[in-house]
Amino acid sequence: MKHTEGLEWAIHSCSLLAMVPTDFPLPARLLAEFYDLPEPYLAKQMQKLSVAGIVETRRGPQGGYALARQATEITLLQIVEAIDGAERHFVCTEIRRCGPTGVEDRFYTRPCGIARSMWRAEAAWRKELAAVKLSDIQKLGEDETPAEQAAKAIAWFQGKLQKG
Amino acid sequence: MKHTEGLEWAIHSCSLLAMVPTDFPLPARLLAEFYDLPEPYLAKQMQKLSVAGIVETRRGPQGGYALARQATEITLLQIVEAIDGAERHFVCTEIRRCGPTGVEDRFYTRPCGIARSMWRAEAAWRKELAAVKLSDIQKLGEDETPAEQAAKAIAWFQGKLQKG
DNA sequence: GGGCATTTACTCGGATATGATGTGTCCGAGTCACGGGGG
DNA sequence: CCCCCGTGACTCGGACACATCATATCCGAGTAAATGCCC
Repeated sequence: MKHTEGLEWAIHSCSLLAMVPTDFPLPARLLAEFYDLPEPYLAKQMQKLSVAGIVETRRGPQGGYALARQATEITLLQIVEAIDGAERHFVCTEIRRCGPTGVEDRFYTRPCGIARSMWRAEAAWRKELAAVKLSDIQKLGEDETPAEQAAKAIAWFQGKLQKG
Repeated sequence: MKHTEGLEWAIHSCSLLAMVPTDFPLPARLLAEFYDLPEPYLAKQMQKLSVAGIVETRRGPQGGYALARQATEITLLQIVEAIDGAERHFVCTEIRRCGPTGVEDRFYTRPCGIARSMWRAEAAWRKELAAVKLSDIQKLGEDETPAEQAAKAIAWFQGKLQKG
């Protein structure tokens, strides 16, 4: 029970994409270099975000990734589910039906109480994540780091793109 | 991001242990046979519960596992953390400090906003699980299955133990 | 000089190895119950 | 007949293979820009 490490990278990358204009795509190569991450694996995470419709891709020179919609329209839950999957964490294999006390399937109309309890907790978790928008993440980031950091980051990307 | 399968077995086993008197230990062999599960692996889960202090063990003939305290004093969260671990699901490696915009460590006094958001969701999840007691699970189980099921299960265990 | 076809370089996307963790299994340590012998 | 000791069977506990998934990587498909050529 642990989130994949790529999830952290994906969220940070989305936060970076939210800083730059939508028509200013960032290639995976630069994102990886910015955070000092293995580039091909980060690209795989971005690919998942692309499949989920969170980011748009643009191929060829001056291409890269850009947010598919405004940062206010992207929730943390959407990013997490894009990377780690949207299926339930707790799977109920209905083992209560096995064993000497199991009865016919038609008697089990509702999921078992254990699964319901686990799923209720998951619902609370999802609700919290769905309440956080990417724009909120960005605002938190601005509060905790010097203000000129964002401008410095954008300048770094622009310099890298023009030089190449 | 998925719970281990052994978690389901552990919760169901605890629910079974809550049905029988505390001085009526159930061996892992019978628990596995009851649910038709691989016995050694279920034993590993029970071992984790034992380390966590949720169940007591009794060796030798007529031995087995029994709840270490009343079902009203055991929460679902305790069981889940005993099996899947109590550490946080989302780990923050502080990649914000890397890259060209990173500054000295002393400027980062608080965890980054991404980690805080993820952890807040986890806290909501834990809160829900902590609110569910093993006795609640048991009551849910009684509501959804015929009343005589519990008695049948206990009779099955008693028969198995006397026969052996 | 302007427009167009070609080339080129750069990007993403899926197929492919490797390592860690969950899954499944086995054998030894410990303990209680039973049975036999002695008092 | 009762008590004690030795034996045995049954239990848990930790050490040991295997499978699956996350991690890390590579090469081909696609595209926009730049270039050179023709008009």
